[in-house]
Amino acid sequence: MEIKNAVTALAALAQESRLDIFRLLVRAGTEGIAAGQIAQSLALAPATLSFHLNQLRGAGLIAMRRDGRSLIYSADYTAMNALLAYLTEECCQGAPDACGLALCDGASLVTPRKGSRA
Amino acid sequence: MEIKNAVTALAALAQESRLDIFRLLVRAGTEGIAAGQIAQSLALAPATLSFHLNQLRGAGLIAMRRDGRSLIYSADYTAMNALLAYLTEECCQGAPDACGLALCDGASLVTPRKGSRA
DNA sequence: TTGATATTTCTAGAATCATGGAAATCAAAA
DNA sequence: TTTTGATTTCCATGATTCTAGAAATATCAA
Repeated sequence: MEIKNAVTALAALAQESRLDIFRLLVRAGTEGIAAGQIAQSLALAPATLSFHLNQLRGAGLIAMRRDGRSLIYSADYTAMNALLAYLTEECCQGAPDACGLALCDGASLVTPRKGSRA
Repeated sequence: MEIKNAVTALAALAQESRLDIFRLLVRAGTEGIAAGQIAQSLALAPATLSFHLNQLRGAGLIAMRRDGRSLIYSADYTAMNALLAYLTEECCQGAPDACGLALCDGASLVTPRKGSRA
């Protein structure tokens, strides 16, 4: 991941409505949620929601698919993982106990996604 | 963690210079780095660096201590972990294979450790 | 077709943010 | 106590972002 992508992703998440939206989608899983339902869940004006969904999409954090009249949005877990990995890269070098992050013990934060896990 | 804290932290990281600074400190470990050295490493004007360090500090992502004439900055791993945990909370419910994140297997992203104030 | 529903694009003003020069502060050394 | 060094605060300017009304677009149902 390049820094510009990371900044774009972080900026996308650095807004209350968008963070709410993203976390809603993260919880929802790969099935996703229709825009209308998101708007209802979070009490957002349609235009406002659309703007925020676009930001998240532009940042590569969520995906969209159409289902009839509805547009279904879902979290992109691969992108999320890449972002987390970028943030924690080479963390607390020389003092693995310091950070308390699983990653720091030499384990991988992101398990290779071939259906297997470390 | 409350959403406002998360947004503040994400906003702090959503800027190229600040993300560079933070990752530098994450790599550096608990020992930290003096402001002057950061400025030199990243080729930032003193006033600009100071502004960004303040943002990161206000977001609770980094700590500061004085050593002689120098101010030493270091990453706050506890805060970082809290942010990561917030982002991945209850992720991909019902389809643990989908997200590829260690957390999703029921494991904890953050290993509890003594002295942790999260 | 026509009508209803779901969602997006366009737009513009208000609010927030980044940059860096100059001056100020704080700690150490002479 | 004067000077040097490290860093911060102040400030103005330019750039970016958020919000939501109104109009446009896309899909389905009758």
